[in-house]
Amino acid sequence: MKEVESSNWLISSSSSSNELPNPEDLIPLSQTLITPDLALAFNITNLNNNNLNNNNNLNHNYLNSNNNNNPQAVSTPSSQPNSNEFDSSELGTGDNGEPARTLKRPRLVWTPQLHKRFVDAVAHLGIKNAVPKTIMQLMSVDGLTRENVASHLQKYRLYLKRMQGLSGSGNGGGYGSGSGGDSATDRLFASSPVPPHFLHQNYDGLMPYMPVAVLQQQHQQQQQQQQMGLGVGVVGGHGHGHGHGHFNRHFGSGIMSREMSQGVHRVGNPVHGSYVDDLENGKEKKALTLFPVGDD
DNA sequence: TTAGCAATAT
DNA sequence: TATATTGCTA
Repeated sequence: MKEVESSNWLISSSSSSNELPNPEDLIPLSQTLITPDLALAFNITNLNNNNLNNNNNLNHNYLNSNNNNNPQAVSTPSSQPNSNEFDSSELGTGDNGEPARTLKRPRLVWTPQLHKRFVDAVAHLGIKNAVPKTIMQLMSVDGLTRENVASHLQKYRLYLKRMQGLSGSGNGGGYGSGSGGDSATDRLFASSPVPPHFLHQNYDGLMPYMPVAVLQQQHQQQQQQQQMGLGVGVVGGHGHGHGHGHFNRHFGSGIMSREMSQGVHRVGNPVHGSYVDDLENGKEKKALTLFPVGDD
């Protein structure tokens, strides 16, 4: 019903093409994380595949309520860190008028796509500026909190440290590059190419950071090798078999990639956030996932 | 106030 | 196991 106004994904041609945008210039992607409850509220039953083509609507509708095109919407930690996303009144659980901040957010699932976005943000910011808050802002994923990012960043740094320690050069995103520990976490981290300069040099931001264009090339190369098979959205082990076979075809270059061939620059692809509730051992779990919307 | 880290909890 | 939270220091 609602047409997608892609204003969210438009960028007002600030930079011409390959040029590296300033973080300030970046218009956030409209990644949205929605709760199943919200989905219900919007009469959306099949988040998984039904709206593959239309979930922009969903996305947008949801965004309208809080984040239409304001990059800062998600980054107002001082005022209301997260009350905008998961509104208590919608969730019904604790709707006693208590502000949403007291409510528990569902765990965020760091899908390869989301992680990629994270890496892109970090790469773009440079090590020096890549602090949780900034990263969060640059990622501009609705519902993503500074804590989410901080926690992830913490692990990511450990991962990088390990990578530095044992390989030093042979990384670049291949699997199994690590020898000692290749947990699922490692594979997640490996699913996105680690910008080389992360591993070189010291961590003090001496290196400015590679132009994004270069990173993009790497991404494009490496994307091809390690796409599928990463269970986006399936939180438990019970495959809820989501129909997507090809979710992240385009998501690749993420934030920094602009559609240069068009007059309209769309930053990345709209990503549709979705919840998966998963029944595991009789325990209900809800987790937040991201489903990049491939449009092919 | 935020970052970063380790430990701990879920 | 992956992520969140906490407690602490800077």
